Amino acid sequence: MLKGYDVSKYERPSVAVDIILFTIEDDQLKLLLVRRNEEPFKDKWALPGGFVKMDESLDQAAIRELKEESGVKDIYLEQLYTFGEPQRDPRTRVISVTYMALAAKTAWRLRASGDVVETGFFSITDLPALAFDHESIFKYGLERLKSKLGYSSIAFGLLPSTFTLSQLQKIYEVILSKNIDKRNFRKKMLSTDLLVSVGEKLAGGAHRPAELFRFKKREVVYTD
Amino acid sequence: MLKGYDVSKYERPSVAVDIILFTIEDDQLKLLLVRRNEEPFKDKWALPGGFVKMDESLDQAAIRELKEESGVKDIYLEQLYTFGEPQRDPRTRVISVTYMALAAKTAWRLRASGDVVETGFFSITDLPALAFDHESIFKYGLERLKSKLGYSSIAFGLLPSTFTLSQLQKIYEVILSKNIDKRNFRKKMLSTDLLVSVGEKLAGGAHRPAELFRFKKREVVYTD
DNA sequence: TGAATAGTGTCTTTCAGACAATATGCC
DNA sequence: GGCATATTGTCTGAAAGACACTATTCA
Repeated sequence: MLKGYDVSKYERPSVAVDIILFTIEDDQLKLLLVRRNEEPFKDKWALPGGFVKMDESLDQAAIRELKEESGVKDIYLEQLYTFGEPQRDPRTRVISVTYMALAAKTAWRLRASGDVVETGFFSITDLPALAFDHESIFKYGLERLKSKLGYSSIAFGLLPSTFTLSQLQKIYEVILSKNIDKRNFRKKMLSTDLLVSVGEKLAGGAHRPAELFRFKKREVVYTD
Repeated sequence: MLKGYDVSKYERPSVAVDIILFTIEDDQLKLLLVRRNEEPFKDKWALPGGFVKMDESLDQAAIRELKEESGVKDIYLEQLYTFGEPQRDPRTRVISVTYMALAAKTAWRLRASGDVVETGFFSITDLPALAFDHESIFKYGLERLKSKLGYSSIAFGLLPSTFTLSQLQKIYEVILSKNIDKRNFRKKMLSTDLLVSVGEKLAGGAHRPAELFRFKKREVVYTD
């Protein structure tokens, strides 16, 4: 509820969005980071993000920041949590609305742009020290991802439009850091009615080719 | 990630907190509202809330606002979601970090204070028209509450420190809008190891008195 | 003793998890 | 034929859900 309000009367914090972008590559869960070239935390790695403009929504700000630092294709985007400790940024009061984004590795082509000189994907088991409170934000996002694997179809955001059941299972195994029984996994997945066979096989290996599936209703928030 | 930054360089939005405070009274789920006495939406009912001060955290802002409009005792508080559509407030850009609070009815003593002239609890089945996008915020909070009933001990936030199993069951029934089998409910609750008998009975009615329990680990975020 | 709520057990169905052998394509 | 991955079913234990009667207190 907003009480009597004079736009010029109060000091206001800055509002930023910061994004946890996860992808899967080489059977590992990876996180997109950018290297800062300004103080504070100059030369440190940080989450991609930036300030929210006055005429854009929070979701739009997150999408814009992702676009600036990567070639966006299909992406799943979900607001995570808002971090607002008064001292989390040493320069001034900055409140950060954080997002989790998921994408297949093929959907991305990194590009340095604007103030960012270097970007890269890092395995979550081997992250560098992060600027600000970005370590906390990452941990929060990872917990959310693990938790949502169990009761949602969020995992599909990490796969290309067609995929095999083995690829899908690998996503679960990597994120949850545990092995899953193949028969039980397939039984459960096929019983959900979320998958449709595309009637093709994925050939290529020196072994039996696997059936390709696609996800019935893909939760894509933004398509470029 | 914050790029090169000059505090005075950018226009900044205002940041507010708005709070969904639920309580149970007369076997109904009720919501705390305050009546606005300023434009816009003068005389309309709205969620309690206000602007975040520069030196307080978001949680602290939510607690402060609740204190201003009620006699706080024990309260459960959880951040919900951040609403930031550019036009959600007609005066200026306001980003609202929303919270859900739960409390037993006994924990509250409403008081008009500051800019608020009138406060009241409304049954969620009979809400007045709400100011701004507060209807959306309410719906979001209600869904979160319903969802968390199933896998967390959040319901205890709505009860006094000791309670009967029938009272606890009523909470579930009211929030989920459905009847629950008494035997199954008690079986499940007692199997969770969350409850401790306090060894007393609740007398008073013209019927068999019920055993009183307390919650083993109470999730209270703020105690006055 | 009647009214009102407290308290209690069994059966069935469903879901999760353990567990191993055969099928297919490529070289 | 050998290698590598794909594909498939049964059993068991746990949890959820359907279902009805007895117990206790007070007026």
